[in-house]
Amino acid sequence: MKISTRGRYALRFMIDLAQHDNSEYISLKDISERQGVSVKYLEQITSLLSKFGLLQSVRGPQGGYKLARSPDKYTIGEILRVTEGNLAPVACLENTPNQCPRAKDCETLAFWSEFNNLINNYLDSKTLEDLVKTSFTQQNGDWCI
Amino acid sequence: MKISTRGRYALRFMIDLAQHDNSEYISLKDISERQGVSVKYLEQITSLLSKFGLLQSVRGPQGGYKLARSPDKYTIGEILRVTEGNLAPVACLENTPNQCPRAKDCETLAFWSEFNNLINNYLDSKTLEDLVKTSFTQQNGDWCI
DNA sequence: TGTTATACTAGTATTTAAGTAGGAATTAAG
DNA sequence: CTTAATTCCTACTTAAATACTAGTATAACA
Repeated sequence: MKISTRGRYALRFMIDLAQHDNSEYISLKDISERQGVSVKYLEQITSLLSKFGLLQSVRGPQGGYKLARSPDKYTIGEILRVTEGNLAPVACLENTPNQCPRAKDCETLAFWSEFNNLINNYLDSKTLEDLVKTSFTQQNGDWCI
Repeated sequence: MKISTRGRYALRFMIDLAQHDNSEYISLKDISERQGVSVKYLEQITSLLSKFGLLQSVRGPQGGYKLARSPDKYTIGEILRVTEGNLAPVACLENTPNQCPRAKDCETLAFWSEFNNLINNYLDSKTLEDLVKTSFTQQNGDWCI
């Protein structure tokens, strides 16, 4: 019941991009240094994020990544689903209609289903912008009201 | 981000015990047959549940397991925590105060913490009795109102 | 004392997580 | 046009966790 490093690093990567957005592309090298995650591992993560249209990229010198939309247009659920896969807490809820032969009489299905909704609704209610704002408030805590 | 078979089987085991409670001890053999899980694997799960005081057991003929309390006195969170370990979605929230060197400036910590609360509050708001009732309603759906 | 059950310890096969590594393709700058 | 910087793509590796199975010890009852 843990979010893996892929999902956590992806979130931090997206936040980093949002925070350093100045209309130029940002290289993995820069983000790798700031976040303490190897370029090679970040490559795998950005490859997923790019494939699903969450990032824009350019190769070569001065190349790198930038967000494909404004931060308020990404939900955290969307980012995590790309990197973590389906966020259902039990596999049988990943496909609808439910494929499990026990589904009809399963005493736990309704419970897991409600839990699944809770998780996904929460993660889709938060946007990337929410996290970027949080971090600003934290870092300047003694200056902000 | 998945609950493992240990946690899921533990829940089904506890529900089974609650449903077949007639003041006698119920053997793993019976539950194994009903739930389609091997006796040997159930042993591992019940060993955890016993160790943490969630079950009463007796060895020998007519031995087996029974619930240590009434179903409304178990939260689902409690049962899952025994079998799954800490239910925090990220490891850094397992210890308080937070041990992570990045914690002070972590942009995602507040978000994960809120998510952690959501998950644990939900799982602790549901009791074993809730699931037993659900299943009764389902199985007798055309009889119950 | 034999049978039925849990209790305990170990082992194993498979999958997943968390990366590393190497090179190909692309692009900008000199 | 060459070089360097960068992403893109595929494969490999290591460690840990998952999902079990197996064997033996211990307890209780008849």
